[in-house]
Amino acid sequence: MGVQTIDRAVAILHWLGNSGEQGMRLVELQRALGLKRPTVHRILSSLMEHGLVSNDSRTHLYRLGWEAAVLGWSSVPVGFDLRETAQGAMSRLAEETGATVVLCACSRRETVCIDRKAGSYPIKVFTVEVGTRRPLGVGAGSIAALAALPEEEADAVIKGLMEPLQSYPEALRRSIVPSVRLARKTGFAVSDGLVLPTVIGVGVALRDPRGVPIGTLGIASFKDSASDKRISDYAQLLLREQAKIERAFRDKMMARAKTQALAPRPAAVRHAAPANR
Amino acid sequence: MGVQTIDRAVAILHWLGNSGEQGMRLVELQRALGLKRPTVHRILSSLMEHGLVSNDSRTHLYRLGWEAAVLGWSSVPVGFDLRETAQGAMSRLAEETGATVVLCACSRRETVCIDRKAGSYPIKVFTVEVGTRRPLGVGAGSIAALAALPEEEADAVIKGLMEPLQSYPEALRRSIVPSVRLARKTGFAVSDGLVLPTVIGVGVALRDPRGVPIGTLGIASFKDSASDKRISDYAQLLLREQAKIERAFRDKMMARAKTQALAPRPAAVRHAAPANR
DNA sequence: CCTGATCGTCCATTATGCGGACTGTTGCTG
DNA sequence: CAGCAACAGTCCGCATAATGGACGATCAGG
Repeated sequence: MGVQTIDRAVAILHWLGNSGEQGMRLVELQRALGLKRPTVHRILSSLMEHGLVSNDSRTHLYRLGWEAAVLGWSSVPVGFDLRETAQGAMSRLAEETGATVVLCACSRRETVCIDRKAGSYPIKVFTVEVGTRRPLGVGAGSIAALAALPEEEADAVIKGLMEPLQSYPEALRRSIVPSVRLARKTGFAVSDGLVLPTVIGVGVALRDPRGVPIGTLGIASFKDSASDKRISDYAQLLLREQAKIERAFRDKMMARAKTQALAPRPAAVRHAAPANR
Repeated sequence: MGVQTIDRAVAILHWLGNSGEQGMRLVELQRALGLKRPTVHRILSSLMEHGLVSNDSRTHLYRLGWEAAVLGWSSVPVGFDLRETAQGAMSRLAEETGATVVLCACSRRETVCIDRKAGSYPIKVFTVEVGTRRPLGVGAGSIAALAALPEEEADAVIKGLMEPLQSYPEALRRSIVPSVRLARKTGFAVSDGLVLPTVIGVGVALRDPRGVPIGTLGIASFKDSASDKRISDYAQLLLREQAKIERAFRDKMMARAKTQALAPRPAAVRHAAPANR
């Protein structure tokens, strides 16, 4: 259906994003993708030529390259800048709770961690790095995102999720449906030790002006005797920030609609720019 | 040399980034790339499946998609977040000067506008949109970036630049070498009406801790009787912010070096993540 | 200095992507 | 509103571009 080479290249970019600063070796990628080594190597080389992938020549580790970031930045006006918009919220939450705040973007049937801020509390909970991809359903924010989908769509997604969730514990899988149901009522989700034992997560979905979940905001903290009490506090704070962020999106969209108004359909050749091949 | 399909896909992504919110039609892309329509269409479809490209079904305009932004965000820890780091600088400059502040990232032999802030001055100078790609040499910041390269390398780059600069005025091309020479002395560059008549730009390069230029910061304003005087004021402000930003990069790098220290070479299989294909 | 792991390259084979030709759609014009 | 022009999208036979088996290079550890 798609173009084979592009499918493979994108898969590589996803894996490399997921590996973050750590990076990945050629064989790891090879095994992850189930392709022959020369194939992976050739695609990597091509991506490197374009700067989308970089390679530490000492360790032979492959990572996402500078051009991946540039591409993202240059696409930001098209979507909205989730990362920038959530900056304030993340600082406030980290400050007020002392816990770890995590911002993820929804990417198809996965969430990708795109920012993280640690509060002052001495025990830091770093369950995910920036770049980490996890299937929907893993983590509190993820559950909240599912709950933000229209019920039918959510059911369909959950059904398709069972396979990628194979590598996660049975308990997590079984908890998804009830958790989502609960989250639909309360507006937030809780993950109590399901992803990592003794870690509690609370999360909300971030929706664009049409109501479609585009990201998640979550707080992760260590489980102790007082954590049950904290959950509802965290949830209140998250809901407050969720409202602020979603309002910011709405405002941005309004501002844009004004300038664009009835966008005329184009007709002729315009710019004469990129020096690209 | 590269993989044909990837080269083409990346070229498409660059063109679409360059077209910004406006977007591009299939035929435009076709002509820009010099490929047959079915080929462009097939690659676009594949990129759309991955969410890297979106298509307004009403107008048939193609734009960069949400996943392009996600990819960028998830790669940010690897490079540094130029956009976020420069936020403060941009606000201050827009505030203090009232003019338009432009932030670009260096992308091979081009610069890409990644952020823009308009000051309060009623005549807004919007020469570039976020996403716009221009060859190095076009714009003040661009000249400053060339000046930040080692002299030999700059010469080589400038030589290779003459072809992509074909579509720009003769005067601009002839001014590059002397402008760069001057910028090497003063630390900033000026573009007086070369890109767009009656628009003056002042710019500085933003260098990573190794001294390599990774971006540019510039101020664009309307040319009037007082603009000659303003240039040096703008330059001072830009140099101040340049220092702040580059210091921030150094600090981030130091902080990172501590946590990583002697990064051990990896050995075994690690995560079992992406649900990709 | 050998062993076992990985990285990178070559090149014959063939699957994969290419693009000419056709169909469907939209919007203008007489 | 028929007729035209310009564009979007699809099909399928052909040939080119990507594939992957095999080889050599490099490096860490014993």
